[in-house]
Amino acid sequence: MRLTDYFLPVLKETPAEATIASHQFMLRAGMIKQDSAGIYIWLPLGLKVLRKIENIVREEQNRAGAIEMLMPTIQSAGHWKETGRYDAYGPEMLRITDRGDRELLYGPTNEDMITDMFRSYVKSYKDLPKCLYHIQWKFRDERRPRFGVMRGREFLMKDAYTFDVDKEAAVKSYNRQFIAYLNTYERLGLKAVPMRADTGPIGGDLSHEFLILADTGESEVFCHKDLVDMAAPGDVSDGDMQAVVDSRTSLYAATDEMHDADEFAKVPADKQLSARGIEVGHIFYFGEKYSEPMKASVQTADGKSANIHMGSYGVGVSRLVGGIIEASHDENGIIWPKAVAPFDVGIINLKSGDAEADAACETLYSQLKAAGLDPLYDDRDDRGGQKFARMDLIGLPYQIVIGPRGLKEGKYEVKDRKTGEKQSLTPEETLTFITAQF
RNA sequence: CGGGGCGUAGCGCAGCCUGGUAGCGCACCUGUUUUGGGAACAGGGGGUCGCAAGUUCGAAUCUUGCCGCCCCGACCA
Repeated sequence: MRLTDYFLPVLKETPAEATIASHQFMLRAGMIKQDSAGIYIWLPLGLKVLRKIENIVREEQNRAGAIEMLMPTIQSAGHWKETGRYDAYGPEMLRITDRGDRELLYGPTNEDMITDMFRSYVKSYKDLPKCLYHIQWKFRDERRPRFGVMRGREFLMKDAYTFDVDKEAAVKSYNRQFIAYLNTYERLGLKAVPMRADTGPIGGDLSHEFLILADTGESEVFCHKDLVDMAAPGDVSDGDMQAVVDSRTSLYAATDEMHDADEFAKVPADKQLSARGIEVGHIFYFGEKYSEPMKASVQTADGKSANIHMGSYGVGVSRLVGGIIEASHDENGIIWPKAVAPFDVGIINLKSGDAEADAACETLYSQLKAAGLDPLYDDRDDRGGQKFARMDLIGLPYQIVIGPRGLKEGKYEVKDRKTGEKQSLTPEETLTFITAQF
């Protein structure tokens, strides 16, 4: 993409409403614009990142055997009345009526709807287990939306639902999602730690939150240091799943609300880690909580009827955009992990209009695209300093600086955004180096 | 929802106390000189001062009501 063709409204100054790094940088880098409290317009650069994260989440769900579908944002109150949640959910649920005064709501989650859908088709244990998911916008009328996309009222969530014949099978489904989450966060360049969690209004007796460590996190967390550095498990056979899950859950990890100081004290002192965390995922096994009131059951092999055992599994996709920035930035701007960067590499033309500089940039730009990369070419007629500052702000993993000074030597400057390391390379070396990074 | 704060140009702010018809920096447009880490000079465009009532000869400024937004706390992806 040529910058002169793109829509990238960057701000030099930080809007007063933003108080944390991710919110400030998302506004300044032209990723989002607030429309009203907790509701944001996703501008082109922000949407690119959102989509990349969404796709990684999707790929890992698919890899774990989950099947994608799509449920609507607007739901009928009927299913919620059936489970009793229409009253239980409270003012966080946005309730609306249609022209016929029928009660509708903007979905804050989808257990009720999917249970209704599932029960109407599935009648036999032979059709289980199943895991269905969708990635859809949610609305929760938060008391206090804040921190940009970290706690919006409208947000994009991946929510998966598992259906099993009994608890033993449901725990397997739970473990499979647990492992998928570890793999997902690793691909996003994040260190996420699973922590035993309260089940809250969704209900159930087995639940974990996944938190990434960041100073600005809303939760205080206590955990065994080894959890932070564990590599993601990758593909795990059915037989090994429980061991992988146990390897995490056997180490101490809790948010402040579940924290047990006495248990934490048993962790070796040099392994005790207390920090701030951002919740980026939450998984639940809740058994028959919805299948019971909604009579979602199957016939078992012995001809009896059994309520389906269910679980639900959420990832805050839009929150992750902010979460990744919180975990990866410096004073100059965002530092995107390669997997989610809006563009792979930036080309800075230090002298737009200069025939030689233009030609060199154009050639490299074409070559990078031909190599399958997604470069952003700053072809604007701005001064160098401005281009450097803007490129640092939007945080592409690599910057290639091309200007008269380097061209005299036949060299480009290649900068690693994360380390700040600069190297002087020939055009051929530049192409080889950059393509080797992806 | 309790407590606090704020609404003046796209962004950051001053002006309000003590009423006289709106200003600064950045951004934007034109020109000139510039160009390797957010250039300089000159000229220029852009505002029903959140909305509505009221007080007054006169309201950004005083009064009342409403709306919106942010921050701190209790809850959530």
